[in-house]
Amino acid sequence: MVESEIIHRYDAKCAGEIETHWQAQWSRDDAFRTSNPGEAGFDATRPKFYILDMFPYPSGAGLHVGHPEGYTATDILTRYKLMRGFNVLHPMGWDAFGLPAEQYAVQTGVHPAITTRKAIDTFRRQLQRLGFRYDWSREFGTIDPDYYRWTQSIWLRAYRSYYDASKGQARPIAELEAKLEKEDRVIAVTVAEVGAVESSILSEQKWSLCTPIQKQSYLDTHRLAYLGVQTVNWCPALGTVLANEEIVDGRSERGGHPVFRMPLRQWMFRITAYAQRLLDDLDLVEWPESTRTMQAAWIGRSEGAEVRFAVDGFGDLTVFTTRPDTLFGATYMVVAPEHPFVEWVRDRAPKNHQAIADYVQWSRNRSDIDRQAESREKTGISLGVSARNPANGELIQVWTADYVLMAYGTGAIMAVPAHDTRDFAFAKRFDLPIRCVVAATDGSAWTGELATSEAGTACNSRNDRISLDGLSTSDATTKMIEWLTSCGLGFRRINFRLRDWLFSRQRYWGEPFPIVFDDRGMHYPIAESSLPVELPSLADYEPVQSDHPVPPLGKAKEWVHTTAGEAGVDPTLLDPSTRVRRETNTMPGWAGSCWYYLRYCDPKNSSRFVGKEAERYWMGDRGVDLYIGGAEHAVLHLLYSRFWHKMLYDLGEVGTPEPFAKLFHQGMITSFAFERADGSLIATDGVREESGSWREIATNEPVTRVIAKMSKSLKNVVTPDEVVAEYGADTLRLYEMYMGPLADSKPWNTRDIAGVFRFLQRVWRLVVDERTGALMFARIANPEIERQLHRTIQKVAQDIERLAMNTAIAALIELVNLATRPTQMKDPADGGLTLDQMRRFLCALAPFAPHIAEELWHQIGETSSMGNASWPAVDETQLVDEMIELPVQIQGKVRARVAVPSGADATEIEKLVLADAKVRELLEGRVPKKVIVVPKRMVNVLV
RNA sequence: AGGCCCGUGGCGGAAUUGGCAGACGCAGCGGACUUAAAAUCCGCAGAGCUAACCCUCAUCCGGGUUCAAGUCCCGGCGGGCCUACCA
Repeated sequence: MVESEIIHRYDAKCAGEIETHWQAQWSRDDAFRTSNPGEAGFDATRPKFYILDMFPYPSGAGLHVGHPEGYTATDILTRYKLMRGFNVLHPMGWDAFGLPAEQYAVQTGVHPAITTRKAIDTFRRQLQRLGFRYDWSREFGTIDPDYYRWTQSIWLRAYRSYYDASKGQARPIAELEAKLEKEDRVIAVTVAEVGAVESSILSEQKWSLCTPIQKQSYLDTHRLAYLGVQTVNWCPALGTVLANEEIVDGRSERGGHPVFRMPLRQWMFRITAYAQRLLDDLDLVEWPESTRTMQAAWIGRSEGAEVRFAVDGFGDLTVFTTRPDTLFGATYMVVAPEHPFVEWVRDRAPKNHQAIADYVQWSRNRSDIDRQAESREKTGISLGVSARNPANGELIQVWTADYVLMAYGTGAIMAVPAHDTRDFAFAKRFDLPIRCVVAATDGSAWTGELATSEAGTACNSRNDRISLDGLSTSDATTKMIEWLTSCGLGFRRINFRLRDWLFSRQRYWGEPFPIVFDDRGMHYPIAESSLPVELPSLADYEPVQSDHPVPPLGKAKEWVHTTAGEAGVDPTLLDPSTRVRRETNTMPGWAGSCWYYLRYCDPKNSSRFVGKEAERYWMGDRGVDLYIGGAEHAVLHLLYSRFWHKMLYDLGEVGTPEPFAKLFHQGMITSFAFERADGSLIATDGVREESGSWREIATNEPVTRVIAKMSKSLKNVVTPDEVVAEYGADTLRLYEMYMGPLADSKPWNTRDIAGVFRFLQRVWRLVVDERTGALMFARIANPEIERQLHRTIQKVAQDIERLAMNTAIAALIELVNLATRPTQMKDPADGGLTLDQMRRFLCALAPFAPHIAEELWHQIGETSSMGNASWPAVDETQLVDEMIELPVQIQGKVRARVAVPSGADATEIEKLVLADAKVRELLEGRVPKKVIVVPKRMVNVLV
C-alpha cells in the first residue's frame, strides 16, 4: 500500500497548485504586459496583431461557462502569435453602464456603482483564474470617469460636425456656419419655438435675419448628434421609454402597465447620413456572410422614385415607391396616421372629423409590434379627399391606415393593389378599385385573385405623352422616372430602411450628456477642458412615475440647476453667470462599446482619446485583426461602432475606414434538459439514467434528452468555478475547445470532461514518474514519434490559424497516445519523448494548457518562461512519407490498396497499380477501359 | 410569410479542395495487472449476414450531375437563427 502511494500525480489538487503558482509568478513578472511604440521593451521589427474579445457586461452572477469559450480561443491565438514573433495586443475591460445594473440596484437597494464594481472584481478574479493572457495594465471600465470623459468628448465631436453630402464625409459644423454667414444663404426656418416638428416650416429667410434660436434649429437639422423628435413608447408607470420588444398588447411586458406612443425630443445620431458607406464598406471586411447580410438588410437600401400627387388646396402629397412603373395602376393613396396631411384634412372635414381623430388616436396607442402582426386584418379610414394620379389624371381617394409607417419613405404611399400584396388586401377589405398594369411574362391573363408583384410587361399604362405598354418592368421603371423628372412630377430616389439612432435614455446609470440649456431652450456644449461631466452620486435613482418623462437625474436638483461657468461652458459662447439646466437624459448602454477597442491602444492617455502613434500602430491598415464575440451583436453594436469609427475617420482621428478587419462569432454553449411525452421540460435533477435511457423520478415515465439553453429553472447551469475546482483551469480550457467547432452551438456534457483531463494526466506521466517524481526521457528519438511530432506541430499551427482548436487538440492527443505506447515504455528510460522532443511538444501544448506546460517546461530544466519561447520549427522532409498506400477502386468501389512512392506521377502510379497482383486478380483478365489517377489520393480502374 | 444556416454511430464530433466515411473523445464490451476494487494499459466497437473472411447496406428522405457525392444541383421532411406591412 505504501509503495503504491502516488504522490506526484496530476490530479485536481496538483493542477490547482500549479495553476495558482504560475499565475502568481506571471503576475509578479508582469509577463502579460505589452509595450506601445516608443516605450521601453517595444520591438518595432515585429509585426503587430490585435486580438479582441467583445468585452463582457459584468453581472452579479459571475461568469458562466459560455464566457470563457471565446476568451479561450483568443488566448490560444494570442499565445501562439507571440511564439510566432508578433507584438500582440490582447486587452480586456468592462461594459458596465446600462439597464440591467440599474434594475438590479433598484431591486436590491444597493447603489449600481457598488454592485457593478463588485461584479467587475468577480469577473476579473474568475478570468485571471483561467490564466488568460490579457494585458491587465490596459484594463478599464466604461463607467470610469477617465474613460467616459472621452465618450463624451467623441459625442461632442459628432455634435460639432455635420455631414457634407458634396464631399461625402463629416466636416466641422463651423465650416457650414461660416458658409451660411458668408453667403447669407436663404434657409427654411421653423416656428420660433425650439424643437418644432420639421413639417411645420413657416417661411424662408436670410441667415443674417434669423434669430439665434432659428439658427440653432437649422444647425440641428445638420449636426451628426442632434436634438430631434422621435415617436417613443412611453410607460408612465415605469417612468421610462420602452423598446418595442418590451411591449405586449399595448402594455409593458413587465407589470402590464399602459404604454403610450408619444413624440419626444431626444438626442439623435444622424447615422442615416452614413447608410451608403456603411453598406458599401461591408465589402472591406472579412466577416461572416450572415452578419454582413444582416447588416445590409438592416440598412435596407431600395431604389425607386419619389412621386408627387396633387391635392386641391393642400399642394403635393409625396410618396416613395420602388415601382414607379406601376403608377398607372395606383388607384388610391394611403398616408400614415401620424402624417401631417391627416391633421390638415381633419381640420377641413367636419363630417368625419371625429371618426378620423378616433382612428388616429387608436392607432397611435398601438405598438409597432401590434401594428405589424401578420394575422391581423388591415384597418384604415377614408379621409374623404382625392388626389390626382399624375400619370392618368384620375382622381383617387386618399386614406389613412396604420400599415403605412411614418418613419419609412415619406410616410405616404401610392397603392397599386394589383401588384402589391398589402395594397391588395386593403383594397379587397374596403372595396377599392384594382387595375392590372403589369402582364405576366408568360402571357397568361391576370386572375384578379392575388397581387402579382413579380416583374413582367407593362400594360394599360399610356397617356397622351407617355406609353409604357409592352416594356419590361425595368425598362418601364427607367422610362417612367425619366418622364416624371422631365415633368417635374418626381425624381429617382434611393431610400434606406435605416433610421436615425435614438441616443437618449431616461436612465440613471449611463454617461451624462456634456450639454446644458438656457432658459430659452438653447443648448450649449461643455468645453473639452471641463470634461468629464461626472455622473452625480444619487441615493435615489429610481424611475419617476409620471405622465411625462422625467429622467432620474432630474432628482439631482443642485447638479441640474447650475450656471454656465460652473458647468464648464466656454465663456465666449455664454456668459459664465447665466443660469443653465443640465441635460438629464443619459446615453444608452451602447455608447461605451462604440469605441473601446481604440482606447485599449493607449488607455492611459490623458490628452487624447487615443494617441495617434499608438492608434496607427495597433489598428494598422485594417483595424482590429480578429474580433470574437456573440452573434447577438451582429447588427446593433457592430453597426454603431462602424458608424462612430467612420465619423472619427472623416475627422482625421483614426486611420482606417473600418474598425474590425476580421470578425468571428463563437457558438452558444447549451446544456441538456429532459422532455416529457407532452413536450414539457423537466430539470436535470428530476431525472435518472437507467441503462442508457432516462426516466422521470417522480412518475417513472420515460423522457427524452434534449438540448436547451442553460437556465436556473432547468438546473443545468455550469459555472467555471466548479469545473476549475474539480479539474483545474487547463482542463476547462481544453474541454471548451474540444467540444466542437468554435462557431457551432454545442451542449455541455460534464461526463466528457474526464477525457481531456485524462489526456493532461497522460502528458504528465510522459515525463514524470508518479511515484518518485523523477523525470523520464527516451534516450534515442524514435523515428516514428519524431515524424509524428513534426506533423503534429504543423497541424496544430494550421488549425490554430483557422480557429479549429478541436482538431488541434485531437492531434495533440494522438501524438501523446503514440508516445505512451507501452511497447516503447518497457524500459522507462527508453520510452516516451526525448528531452528535445518534450521541449517542442510543450511549445505546441502551451497555448491550450499554459499552466501544465509552463510547469513541465521548468521541470525539464528551462529557466525562462514559456512566454519567451518560439514556435518549434517543422522539418518539411518529415512531413512526407517515402511510400504511400493508395486505395484502388474498381468500378468506383475500393477493392485494393497499393503502395507507391509518394512522389510518383500518374503514369508511374498507373503502371504500378495495374501490375499489382491483387488488382490483376480482381480484374480477372479484363482490360481496363480507363484508369483515373489522382496522385496522393486514389486510383479508379474502369473496365 | 420570407431570407440564411444545419441534419454523419448510443453521445460530442472528424473528413480543410468532390477522392479510403466515422479521426479524437465520452459512454459501452472484452482482456491484462490486483485477494478485490479504483487507477492504468491493451483490444473490440455504424448496421446486416457470418465461426471468421468475404460480401451487402449505410452520412434525414427522393431524384440528378460525375469515373467518384457527407461534400455540388433540384424537390421534400425535420431543427435552428434572423427579419417581419419598409411601399
